[in-house]
Amino acid sequence: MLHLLLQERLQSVVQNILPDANLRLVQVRPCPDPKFGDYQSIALMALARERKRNPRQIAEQVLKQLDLSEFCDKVEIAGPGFLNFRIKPAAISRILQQAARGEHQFLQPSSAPRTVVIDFSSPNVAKPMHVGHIRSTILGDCLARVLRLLGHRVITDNHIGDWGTQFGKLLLGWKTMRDDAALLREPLEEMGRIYKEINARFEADDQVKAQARHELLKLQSGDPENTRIWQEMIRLSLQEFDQIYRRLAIQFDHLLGESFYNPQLQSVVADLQSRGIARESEGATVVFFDDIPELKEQPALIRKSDGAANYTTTDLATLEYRLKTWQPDEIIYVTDARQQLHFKQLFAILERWKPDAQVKLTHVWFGMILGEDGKPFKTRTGENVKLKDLLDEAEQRAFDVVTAKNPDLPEAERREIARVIGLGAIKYSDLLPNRQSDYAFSWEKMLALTGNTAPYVQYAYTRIQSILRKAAETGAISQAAPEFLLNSAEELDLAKHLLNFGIVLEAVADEYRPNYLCNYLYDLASLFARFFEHCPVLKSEGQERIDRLALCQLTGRILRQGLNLLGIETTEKM
RNA sequence: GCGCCGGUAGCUCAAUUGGAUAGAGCUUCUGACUUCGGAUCAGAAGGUUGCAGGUUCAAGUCCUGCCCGGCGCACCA
Repeated sequence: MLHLLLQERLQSVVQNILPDANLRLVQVRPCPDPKFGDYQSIALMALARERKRNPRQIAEQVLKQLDLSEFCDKVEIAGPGFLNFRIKPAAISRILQQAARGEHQFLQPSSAPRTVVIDFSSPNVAKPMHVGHIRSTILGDCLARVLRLLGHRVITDNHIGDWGTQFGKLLLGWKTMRDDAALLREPLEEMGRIYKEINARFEADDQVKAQARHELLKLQSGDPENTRIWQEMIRLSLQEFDQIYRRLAIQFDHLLGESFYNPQLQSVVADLQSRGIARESEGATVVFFDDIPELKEQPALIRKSDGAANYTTTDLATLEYRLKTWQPDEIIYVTDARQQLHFKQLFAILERWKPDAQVKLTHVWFGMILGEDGKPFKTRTGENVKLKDLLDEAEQRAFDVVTAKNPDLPEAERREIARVIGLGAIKYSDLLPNRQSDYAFSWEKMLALTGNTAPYVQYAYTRIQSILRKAAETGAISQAAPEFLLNSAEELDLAKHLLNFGIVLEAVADEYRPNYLCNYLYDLASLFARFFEHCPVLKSEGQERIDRLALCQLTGRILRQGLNLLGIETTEKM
């Protein structure tokens, strides 16, 4: 797109002048204030600093060789050495015309597609999904969608927690305190109850502890009955997870839980030992990082003193499998902030274990959910809010609003609209904040339907659809090609913002931050609302009407595409 | 004790990683059209970016010290 073109030209000139310059620095981005221009480059100041030269001098030198006359009005040097670009209206029209012909959607797929594995959601078997799972699930899904649209090969993998010491307790509880009727009604609720009760007794009673350990051992050594029960717990859990995923329209390419890697664990440990990366310490097998200051006092256990493997071991086996199976360029883990140390250790171990692996490992972490009192979030009764309850509540609240605004629509249609609005509100409110901030849970915030929210963006879309419907009904749709003369300020602003769709998606992908996309869409919807107030579409005539209708169409298309990347649907009416 | 985050408008949060006058939403106040859909638009008010130093053309962002809050630090995942 345009910014890439500018960037390319600029880079080639910079390379002429400073042959060994770091061209990655030479980037073009939208101006913070339109009065400076449409795009700016700030890299020259960084380059000048590196070389201890005057940035304005470099800028002048660059400017002399830079010919952008086909799509830019004059380029200006401003302040300490900004290059400000002002795009010619004719160039903007040209790009809009291409988009209207379906040649692009203001983005350019990557010229170097990469294979990226994304590990996200990963709920634990036998526990209901709660609000704590929503961020990983929605964030991971959004990143997958954006990377795919940018042309990368994305592999999503749900690494569910289907193994571990908790199954000793669960098996014991299943055998001694199971309520079959409840299990039939709400399997995860019942398993959650079993776990909580047995856990309380486990803590208090050494005999229960011994029994649980015995059940776990039997499972680990392949006891047929315990294996059957374990599989049943997984089956019931997946059934309920699937319902949630279906509602959220989230799909995984693979579902390889922790148990899948069981057979590899022993050889992972043995391999690390034989290479001298891990050694015995206090009865356990441990990796020390004496040469990494940050991890100096933070050794990683890969085998407990009782001989069992743990989280790190499983993750190493998982890593090995993924490298071998998919040869990814990057693996992204989407988890909460508390696991930062774990992943630092994991990545450090891999560097020693497979020094030749050309893979980028990224921990995309996010803040925790807090209650309104600032403490870790729980309901009044000390429970987590169930994800299902949150989704139900969102749809119900949306339904009440839809019914108030459109009492005449048939109920089924109102339900469907409420579904799209309610779920959209939740996803948007989760993706809007910077992911690294902690997150104060509030029904009001998650379910808000006005302001910077999904319904605001969806509303702009329905207004566009309404115009397009009317235009079709009244025969106002013309076969003539739009010219995009963009005579009013509102049209021009809207058009310019459309051009930046691709630049924003690149930023989302580079920094794993969907909030940029939320804000872009909010601005787009907002610019459309202003256009809508000031520029009559159907009441205009001739070329102006053709242009404005086409602008509506393009805006609608980008709103829909953008929301789709956030995992949010659109609706024709609301 | 060590480490990792965070502290920005009354409230909830942004700020494209060092760029130009720190921006939104909510709340409050004022205003708009019998509408191409008011879940809207126009405007106002609201700030010593926790405190104190430092680095430079430029600091919410980097460095140092301190004050608050959260999280993590050997056999949970």
